[in-house]
Amino acid sequence: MMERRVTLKDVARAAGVSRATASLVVRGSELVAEQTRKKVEQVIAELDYVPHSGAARLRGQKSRTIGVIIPNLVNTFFSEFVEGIEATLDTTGHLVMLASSRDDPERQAGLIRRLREHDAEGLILFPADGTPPETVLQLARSNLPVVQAMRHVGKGLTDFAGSDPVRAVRESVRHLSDLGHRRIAYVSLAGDTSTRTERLTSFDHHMQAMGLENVGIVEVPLAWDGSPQSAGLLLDLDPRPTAAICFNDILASGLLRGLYDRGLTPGRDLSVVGHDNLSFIDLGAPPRLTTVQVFPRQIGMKAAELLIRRLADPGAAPRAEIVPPLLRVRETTGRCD
Amino acid sequence: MMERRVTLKDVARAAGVSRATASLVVRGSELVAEQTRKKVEQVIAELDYVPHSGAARLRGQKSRTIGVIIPNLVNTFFSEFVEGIEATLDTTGHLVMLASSRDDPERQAGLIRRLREHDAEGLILFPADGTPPETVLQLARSNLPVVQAMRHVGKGLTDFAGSDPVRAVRESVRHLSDLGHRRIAYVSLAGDTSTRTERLTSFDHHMQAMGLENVGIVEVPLAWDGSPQSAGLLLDLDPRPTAAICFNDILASGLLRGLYDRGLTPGRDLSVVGHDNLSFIDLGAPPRLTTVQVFPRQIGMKAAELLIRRLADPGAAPRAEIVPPLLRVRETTGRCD
DNA sequence: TTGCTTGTTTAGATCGATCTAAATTCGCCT
DNA sequence: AGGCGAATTTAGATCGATCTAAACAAGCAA
Repeated sequence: MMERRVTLKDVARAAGVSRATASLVVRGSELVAEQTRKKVEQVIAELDYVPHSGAARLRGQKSRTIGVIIPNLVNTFFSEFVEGIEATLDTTGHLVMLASSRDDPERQAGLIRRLREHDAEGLILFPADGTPPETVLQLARSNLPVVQAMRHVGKGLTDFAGSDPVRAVRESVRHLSDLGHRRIAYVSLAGDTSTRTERLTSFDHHMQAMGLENVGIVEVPLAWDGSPQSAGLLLDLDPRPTAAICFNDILASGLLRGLYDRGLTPGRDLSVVGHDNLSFIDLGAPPRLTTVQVFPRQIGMKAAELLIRRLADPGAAPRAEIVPPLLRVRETTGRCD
Repeated sequence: MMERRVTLKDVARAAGVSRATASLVVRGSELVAEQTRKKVEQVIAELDYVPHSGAARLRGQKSRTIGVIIPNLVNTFFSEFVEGIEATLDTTGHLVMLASSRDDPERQAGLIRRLREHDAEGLILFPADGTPPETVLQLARSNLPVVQAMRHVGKGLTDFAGSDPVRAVRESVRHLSDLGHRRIAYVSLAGDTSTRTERLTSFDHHMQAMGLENVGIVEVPLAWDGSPQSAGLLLDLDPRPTAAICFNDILASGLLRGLYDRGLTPGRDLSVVGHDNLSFIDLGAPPRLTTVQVFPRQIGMKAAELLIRRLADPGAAPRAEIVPPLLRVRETTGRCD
């Protein structure tokens, strides 16, 4: 029934050489004679031999595998990030083990454990909402090379690749200020992440610095269909904002939808700024969303590069790579009179 | 420098028991006395012992790992699909190794090999554009449980989970026909996939069956920014179509954009039907896209279920699970007079 | 006491590939 | 022929966890 796995011994026997020689051929060593190599390679193909990586690892071989943990995959922001990682790690022959923490720190801890069991050489961690510092501390102690991305816990403990939330918010606020807006609200996700904290703090800070009025934070759940409700919440604020900055493009698009449902026009009745510059906002019906581009793919690549660097030099001091965000002014923001 | 890995032997020594007993504790066996278990578990926590899955696999243990290969991650269609897989496999404690073939069959072959080395218990394959039948034949021979999803190569050779392209096209055509459209074009992606072939064949078939005029196939590359050009191509067709069915929502949204850029209105000047029902089309400015919902998440779950079933019963006859697509009539299709 | 459960623990072999150190073959020179 | 170095090949130990079969301990009945 369940036929036995083809092992190196089988290959060796069939090719009339020793296991050691067969092993050398598999690993492409120079030491073996051309003729022998040919013979062995032929047998490998015939028997459909597949090396047992577990056995190899037992002798100290690398697993050529990197763990990647992300909170979820709901929008292309995450998938572009993962794509960037995958593309870069591919150049060094690493395979990605992708797992989703669903923004649950406990689940995340379990995933980390399993990735370690599978001998992942390193980990790229997009920390779950509410990740406790201990998780990162323990990782730092465990000798497993770790790069945090996008969000961070325990700043400076590990390498980090991300965007610049302060700058993103500053540019958004300044843009609205330049257009004459004075009362601005922020539409955020609920949760406890460094990104959220930094952006809200930064929002408040820049609003004050520019002498504008922060008329409130509106919170909505991260779900494609829940975001239009933000329109109602914003319009109920007192004083009523003339512009809103959104945590991401999904929330912003939802807000646009909510405005249209109420017969209002974005950019005229309420200016809207998004965040992320997801690909889809360039398509469909106008108006195009004014938003902050954050280059998740590049950040993924940076994260992978940091990890590769760290694998080569585990002792190096933690480094942070920031990909500066870029405001893309389009059609959902307009003058306020 | 590079301190040695903590092994079961270390745990055993520190806890004053044998390796065998320690192993039993790790695996949660009933055989060990409460007191001993406590002691060992404590030591495990203290030493931060992480089992070496490679060594375990050597003794015939399962890897609790499933390989998933997809063509890319460009849109949420793929990520929702992966999410469905991940959520279902999570219930059986399986970890996903995700790799992107980038629609390159050779790269895909390499990925399959690597997943086999890592002892993946099974594979969910969303075959790359142009995957040769040999790839699937070899997989079928190799004893590795495989489920193909969305697209398929070598029909009936493996389990399959997907949508129903014929039905999707039929409903789209019928809907347009009901609205009085007679000249319809199809906007497709270039490439060589079962999905594409089935949809184009089906389009032609149903157009004839309903006595309508297939005015042509327009092809565009799969890229977020390339799709608006389809508008120009469609308007140049002779005779000029009054409606277009698109391969997916990205192409459809691009087409909408192209129409607006030319001052035309979807649903009036040209009716547009999409495919996939990506989440974002419910957001942003109206009109909402009329499209065919295909439930990638459910398909992912079905695929994972098929795989789980096959792991339990490797000898079972290949099965196909079809999640019926659903036409969502919204605002980009209108009467034709 | 001895014998027999039942419950708990363990020594030792084993999985498949790799590595070291040593053996073997080959070509070529004296 | 014999000897030498280079090129190839190989026997055997080894990695860490698991499994088998057997040992051991404690409790109880006869």
